[in-house]
Amino acid sequence: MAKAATVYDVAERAGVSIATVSMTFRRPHKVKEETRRIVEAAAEALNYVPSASARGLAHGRTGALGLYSFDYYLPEPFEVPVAPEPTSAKTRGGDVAVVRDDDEDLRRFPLYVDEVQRGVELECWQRGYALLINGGTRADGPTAVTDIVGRVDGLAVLPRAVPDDVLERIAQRIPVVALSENTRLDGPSTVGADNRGGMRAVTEHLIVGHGLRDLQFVGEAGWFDARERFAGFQAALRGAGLRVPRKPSARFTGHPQDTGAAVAQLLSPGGDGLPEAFVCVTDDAALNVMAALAEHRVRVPEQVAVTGFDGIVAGRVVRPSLTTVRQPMQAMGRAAVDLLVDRIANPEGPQVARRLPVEVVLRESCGCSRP
Amino acid sequence: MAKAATVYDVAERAGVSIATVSMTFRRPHKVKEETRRIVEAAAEALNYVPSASARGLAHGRTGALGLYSFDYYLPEPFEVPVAPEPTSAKTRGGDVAVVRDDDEDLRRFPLYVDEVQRGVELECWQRGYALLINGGTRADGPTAVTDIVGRVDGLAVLPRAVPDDVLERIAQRIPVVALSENTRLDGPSTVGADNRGGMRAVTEHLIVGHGLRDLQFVGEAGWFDARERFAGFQAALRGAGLRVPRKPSARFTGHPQDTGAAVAQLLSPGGDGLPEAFVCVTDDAALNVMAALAEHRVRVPEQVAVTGFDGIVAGRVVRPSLTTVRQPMQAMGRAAVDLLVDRIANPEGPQVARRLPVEVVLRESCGCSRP
DNA sequence: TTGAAAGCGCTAACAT
DNA sequence: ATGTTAGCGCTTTCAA
Repeated sequence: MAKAATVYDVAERAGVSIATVSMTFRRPHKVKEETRRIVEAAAEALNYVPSASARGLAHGRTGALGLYSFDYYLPEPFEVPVAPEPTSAKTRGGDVAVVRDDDEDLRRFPLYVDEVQRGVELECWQRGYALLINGGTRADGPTAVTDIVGRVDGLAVLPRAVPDDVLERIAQRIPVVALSENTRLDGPSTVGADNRGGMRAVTEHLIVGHGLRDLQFVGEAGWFDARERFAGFQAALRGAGLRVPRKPSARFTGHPQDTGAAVAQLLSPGGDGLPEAFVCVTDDAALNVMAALAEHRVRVPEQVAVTGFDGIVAGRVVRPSLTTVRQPMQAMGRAAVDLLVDRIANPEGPQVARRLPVEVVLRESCGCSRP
Repeated sequence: MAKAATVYDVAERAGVSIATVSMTFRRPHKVKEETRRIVEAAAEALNYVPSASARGLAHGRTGALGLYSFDYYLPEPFEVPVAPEPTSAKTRGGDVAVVRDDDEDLRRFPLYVDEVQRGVELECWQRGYALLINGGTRADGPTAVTDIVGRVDGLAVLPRAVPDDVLERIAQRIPVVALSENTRLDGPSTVGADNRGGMRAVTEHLIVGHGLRDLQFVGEAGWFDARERFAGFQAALRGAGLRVPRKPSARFTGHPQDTGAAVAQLLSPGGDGLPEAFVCVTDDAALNVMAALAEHRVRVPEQVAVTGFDGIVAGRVVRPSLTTVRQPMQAMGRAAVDLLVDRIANPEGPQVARRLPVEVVLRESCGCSRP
């Protein structure tokens, strides 16, 4: 790897000062045509690429935006499979394994994060920002997020990736957008969806559309948006004159670890029996519930209805397909970048809260037959 | 936005020199316990975050890796939908649109790029590198890629995103890994799959397993891996004593734009009629072919078989499900990072070519019934 | 239109 | 164990 050329090298070769080289790249039209060509030729010859570090330091901006999440996957220890032999033209087909379909699981579908990320990517590229993507394990603590903060001009943060107080601290330093409806945050702008209205609507669908009355909420209310969703659930029950729980049941978290046990308990001899519907805080939770039910041979929606929240692709593909509330995930990603860019241009601008509409998507799992 | 604190501010507040502050963060154990606490307290109080630009400039490394692709999506002009009204607890469900399922298309599934990207992300995080993701439109030319080169210590490049000569130039400056089997590149290391063997195996499956003899290759051979795949296709035909085309038909590119017309031509009164199988260079091309066939009411696999290459999720979900050759995409992403990190540690290291095995996945579209 | 020079915030010798 | 200091490569006044 040859030592990288710098402005000095280019300047020397072109017979100009470093200021002129810099000018040639930053404001080409402010440089005499001929000089420009000479400098460009020198740069080309030296394979010159400006250092973003130096640029960022001098200019006070990195030109990059960040997206922070945490990894939902527990990455297994990594091992690269290696082709047994170099394959030549003579290779018999037999060297290649042949399988009869495959066991990819639903985890490989784009999740909420992926779809938001797509929106962020597109908008960043369109606006000429580089995008830094970072995710920490929970175990990393705030260190991981600090690292990225030092690298970017603005940061979008996915829900539950960073504690609120840390988020507020960061917001004192650079523009931050939280992908959450949590307007109580002091500092970060927010891009959220209509959690409450959406959950209320889908719950009312179960009550009014399917005549169900015994509904079990699934999910913890440990984060703002989840609380809003639970509030929407409550509102629907209240509106229908049904008994309203004060908080989510501790037993039904929607986590893969304990959903199986929770379902087993319901079905056990001394158990409470199935409710008429599981109203889940996320699609992910709903898929976990459906998996647990399937294990116990409980039929959805015949024996119990299930609904989710988010609108991830897996919910459309699973059988029965999942009735849910869809957030405009990609648009939310784009909106986040939008706010960030505005705020960077005007650092004293107001903290804004943008809320995008949701949509109830009726599929099979609530009892609506396949369209 | 308060002006960001620097080492100088922290040093002053802690009553130490800037070197000590730096040391405290870089090599904490080299600093006296007490001093460390004082410095950390000062940093905390000032909400100090080290500037990656300054650090990168001083240290000569950015601590970031890059992934370069181009956008396969043509991003429509962006418009953020806005919730009509702030939704309060009183909102009726009627404010939320209710739809009967939805028309998400296959684009929303993770494509080849997405799966590779996932691997790159996981590996970067695990190794403590920040990840810069950048994609240019074709129209951007080499500018977009130059920008990212100045920002990272190493760059992974997806197939077809950057012309070979540009790739080689970049490789003179920083470690580069091309996600391609193209070992002719001078400079970049490569992470590829067994394109030739895989395509030969799936083609042989059609010939031997299903007794087909009239096979039509779909796809352009404008990139290295595609040429390898075509060569595998040829090898299979040759091995079976069938007539071997010298190059891919110009008519069957697999692009959405002209696949419809190509199929229409075959079916037209004076047309050539259908082959027994379409052997496609990518899953994407195969999905386009299947869509075109469906439009003309041609049944797959009854009237014609179709196969793909890559193993994207959409191929598993589409009906009929797609027989294909699966590349270990996530592993390839991880391997790319692996090579990059090695090369950064040892810049004079050799250019390496890693090839991962592929797997033929039999599904419905070749005529194998559902397992 | 171009050049000289002063930083930007940090790291890493080297000195103490 | 800590402080002094010289850059790292670039941008940006300010002069010429």
